[in-house]
Amino acid sequence: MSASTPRRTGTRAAETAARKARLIDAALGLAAEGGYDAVQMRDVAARADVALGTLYRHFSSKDQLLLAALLDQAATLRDNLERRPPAGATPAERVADVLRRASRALERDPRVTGALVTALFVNDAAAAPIKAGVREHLMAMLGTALDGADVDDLEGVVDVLGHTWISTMAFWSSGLGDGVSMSTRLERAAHLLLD
Amino acid sequence: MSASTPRRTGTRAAETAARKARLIDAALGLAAEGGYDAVQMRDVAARADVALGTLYRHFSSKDQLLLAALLDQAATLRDNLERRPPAGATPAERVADVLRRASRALERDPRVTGALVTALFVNDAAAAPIKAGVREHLMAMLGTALDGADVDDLEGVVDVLGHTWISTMAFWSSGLGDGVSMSTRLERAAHLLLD
DNA sequence: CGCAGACCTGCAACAGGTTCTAGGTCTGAC
DNA sequence: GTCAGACCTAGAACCTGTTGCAGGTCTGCG
Repeated sequence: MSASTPRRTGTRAAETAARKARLIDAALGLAAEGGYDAVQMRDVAARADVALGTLYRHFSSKDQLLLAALLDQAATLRDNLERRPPAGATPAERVADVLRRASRALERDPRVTGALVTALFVNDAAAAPIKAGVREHLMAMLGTALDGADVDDLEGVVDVLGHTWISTMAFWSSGLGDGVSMSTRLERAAHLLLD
Repeated sequence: MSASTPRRTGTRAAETAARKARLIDAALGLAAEGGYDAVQMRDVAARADVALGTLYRHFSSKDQLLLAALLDQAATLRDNLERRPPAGATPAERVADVLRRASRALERDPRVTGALVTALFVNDAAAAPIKAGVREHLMAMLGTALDGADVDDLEGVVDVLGHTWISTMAFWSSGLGDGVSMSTRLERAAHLLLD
């Protein structure tokens, strides 16, 4: 993909990529305004100045669209954590730091979080790969924070923490969080597993 | 509600209750055949020999219907556990027993489980009470099994186990279980938290 | 009796996710 | 130059959850 000079940037491929980004932006914008239900495919397409058919060319369903947005966010979060690693002397503290930073981002905008988490739990075989990708990001973040912990079953701890994290998000965004911040709840879990 | 003798059983009230039960049965039957998508409201109504409007009189949405079915199943499971308490000398073993018995029931019919779990994670404020009820059942089962455990934060352990359980079900029914049985995975979690 | 209210049926209609069709433009290969 | 294929638009059409309406039946109460 380099032999023939691809002319200049801003050609076809770049335009399509831009369109795709616009679509995700539009979806996030609508989600911010009214949550999952407000993300209507016709509106997403209109807001991104794209035909409905084109939206479906890029994302095979509403949930795939939201999952793509979620994957983006997870990847961004992971990048941030790599750029500025979690602080804390002990593994438990570093895990708490990761969870605190993540929760802050998520709680900032409950509607968006709710929409994305809803998509994460949708019943659709085609969504499995993206779900796996999201989980992979979360696990990697926890794994980094736990680096050097002296537990027998590191993988098991990451697994349990990951499940607790995800399920906590789901219940929290359903309004079943009992008002407790996600990070508080999750730090307790980390404490139980690591001390 | 007792002054005037209510005539004999089998009157109006009993009929409506029977109709409601038929509706849940129909939903479970369709779910067994094709999962969440196969549970179509018109079909549920037809299979239960009931008008569509009547279905909506009893269950305000498809997800409420499936959640009612889920609540039933959870209550049944809990009853069974009370009738025949979890076996095991240590709390960890009893928890493992609970999870094993529950998982056996769930894995017997993946399509049904998938449909019910999907409903559990749906984005709908009206569903919150039933979700809370389901969680309450799960927590109670774990609490019973953990009776007498000597951990500092019993409530915290139950919370983490509950989240792990629910999230494991969700991923498992999306086909992301990596082929490992749910109970295996969950027993490891219990081990980590209790030993 | 006669009426209100609860519950049921059958069916039309609406809403939003998804699919399909018909037709445009651009790009790279022969 | 021209043909195939990728990608886009506009819009109709379809499917299924959900709502609304116009009646029916039964029950309890005055």
